Amino acid sequence: MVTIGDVARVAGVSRSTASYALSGKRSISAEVRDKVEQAVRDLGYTPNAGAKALATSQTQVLGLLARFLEDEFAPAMLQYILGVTNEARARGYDTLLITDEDGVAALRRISESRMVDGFILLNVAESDDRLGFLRAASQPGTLVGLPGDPTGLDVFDLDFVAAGRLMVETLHELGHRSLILVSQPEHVLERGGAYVSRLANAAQQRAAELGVELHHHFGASSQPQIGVELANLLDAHPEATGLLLNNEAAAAALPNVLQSRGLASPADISVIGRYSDDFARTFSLPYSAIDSAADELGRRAVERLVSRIEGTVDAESPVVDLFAPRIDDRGSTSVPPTRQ
Amino acid sequence: MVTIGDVARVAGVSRSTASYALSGKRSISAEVRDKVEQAVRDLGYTPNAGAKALATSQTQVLGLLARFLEDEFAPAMLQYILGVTNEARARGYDTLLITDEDGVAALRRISESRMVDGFILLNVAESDDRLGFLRAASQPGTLVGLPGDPTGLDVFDLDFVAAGRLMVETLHELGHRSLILVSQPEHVLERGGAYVSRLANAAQQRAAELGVELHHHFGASSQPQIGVELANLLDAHPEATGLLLNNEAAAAALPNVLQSRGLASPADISVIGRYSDDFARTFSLPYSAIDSAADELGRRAVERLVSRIEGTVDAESPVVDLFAPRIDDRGSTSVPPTRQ
DNA sequence: TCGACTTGTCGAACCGGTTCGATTCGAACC
DNA sequence: GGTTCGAATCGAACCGGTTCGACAAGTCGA
Repeated sequence: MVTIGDVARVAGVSRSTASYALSGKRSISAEVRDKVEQAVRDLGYTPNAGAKALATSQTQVLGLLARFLEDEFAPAMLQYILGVTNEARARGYDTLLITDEDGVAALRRISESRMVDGFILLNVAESDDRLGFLRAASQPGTLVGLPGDPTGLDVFDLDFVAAGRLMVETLHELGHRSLILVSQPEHVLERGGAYVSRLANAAQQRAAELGVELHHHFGASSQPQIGVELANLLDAHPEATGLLLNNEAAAAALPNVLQSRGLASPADISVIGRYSDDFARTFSLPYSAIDSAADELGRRAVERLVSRIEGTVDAESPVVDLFAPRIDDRGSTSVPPTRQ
Repeated sequence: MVTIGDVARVAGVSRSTASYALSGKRSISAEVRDKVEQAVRDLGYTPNAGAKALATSQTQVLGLLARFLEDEFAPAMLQYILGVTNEARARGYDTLLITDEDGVAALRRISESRMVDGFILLNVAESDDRLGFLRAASQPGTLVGLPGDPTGLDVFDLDFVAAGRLMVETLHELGHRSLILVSQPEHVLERGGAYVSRLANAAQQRAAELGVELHHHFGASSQPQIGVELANLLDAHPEATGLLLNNEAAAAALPNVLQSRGLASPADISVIGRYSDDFARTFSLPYSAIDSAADELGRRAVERLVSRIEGTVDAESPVVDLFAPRIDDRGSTSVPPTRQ
């Protein structure tokens, strides 16, 4: 291992001088700086991360806590993870990926051993047991996903209330008066996935305001059940001309369901989904949808966290940043068909 | 921060005694050990990771290098990542997730700063520029994905040669004599994804041995192109009774292609895919397939890496472990239809 | 009863960085 | 010409662990 002592010796200066020459925290003559830098290059010196962490109490590592829940669409998680790691690197941080079953224990372990400078929590639930510890931790933390009580924490999430309203308004403007909304399974909600009901409630309220009929259904999250449920829903509500999908599995199943019933979108039925752009591309889903913006949320969360770590942000101003939904138009909406 | 000095003071012993009491590396009286352990509990002591790393030259962290390539099916990567992180935790290691564009630079940075005890490389290419550095690095490394020259490295991968043979043999035994094989796009191969050609070559060779006709095609990796290509292939080879898919996008597109042509599987055509179990479940793909066994490969890679780190494995015995393929039967194969 | 071992503990050094205070030197100021 | 100041550098201490060598006390056999 080449240490800063080696660099100092080769450059003919003391260790402290070498350190200052590299950090620039005290003025150093140009001559000495050059010699030190040359020595660094000649020896191939890289500072030892552990020693640096010990001396500075900074690790340049972020902890990324990912919760993987059963019945949740896992691939979407990858987008968040990539958004976080890429942005972290761009800002000079590496990412420790933590997937422990017991999130609180993991948080405690990582936090108290001072392995990271801050935390990003993914998949935050309505009532998340990790938040209590996080508020008291000595490192700052940022959430992706809005909990019931975000007090004192920075939060980034899609604005699901606005999303619910936007879906309904969009179809209402086109003239639709009867819609079906398919949500994630109810147990996702029970587990704390409040975004499901935030979207559904907002949609229902907006529908009521606009005089639109809205049939809400908690769909299964797996095939082939969800396909059957979709078919049943279409049977039960033949007057519905619009379908809103806050359920990835439903979106994936819909093409076959429509085809087997001889229905086309948007000619017979307008469809708006809520899933990631990436998901849509992978499965060529032809439905207009509100993008989950996973990578953008991860990006913003890191940006904010790093600001906190580096003290460039007022410590007493936690922020709840709800990303405004936008519909990626893939042509699956139109005026409702005229019926007899 | 509570340090081992605090523990020692509360327990009324020296720092070294406290350290030995906790590590057990020297004999310590039961009385003292109890006092130290009590102090640890009372104070809530957790060792500082940076200090420990500095003192022991061990970080208890593994570096996971993931390469994300364009046109590759990204969600599959998540399975590998989870396999690695979970197994790592089970063995007392955390995981640093590295997604840098420039893998070699990242490897150098992480390795030389001594942030990790070892590396897992995902998505290893036929000729992978990271391997040269890895062989010379001071930490051991393990590959998931077989490169052209695995000399000196531990490698874990699905046995794609056996997979190609197995696909052909399975349909041959059922009586099929004309097959179509759809691979990943050719540029995946050019980029170093040799597994594509390993499977294709093995399949072609085995087909020749068995007197089976095999039409090989490099398919697109995205919708809707791949759907069109599949339709064209079926047109071009009406005598083919079996379809082998080493291409996730093709598998995802096939149900619609078959349906729109009025074909059913396995009645009209037998299908065998090669994709992860998870992928199949998410999209309810009804085709028998060879599982990529991503989590199992990740698990084995970590197991091996940890053995190397902890010196429980002979340093001079790198191993190439090719996972034997197995077909998950979903009922999409049968005897070929009898034709006029 | 003495020497040899064993057991349990302590102090000091070390890992590789950063940072504080002190020192030297030359320039600027009055 | 003495004082003051800033620039440049060094040595020492520190971060929080681990580990080596020394040593005191107790055990055992001869």
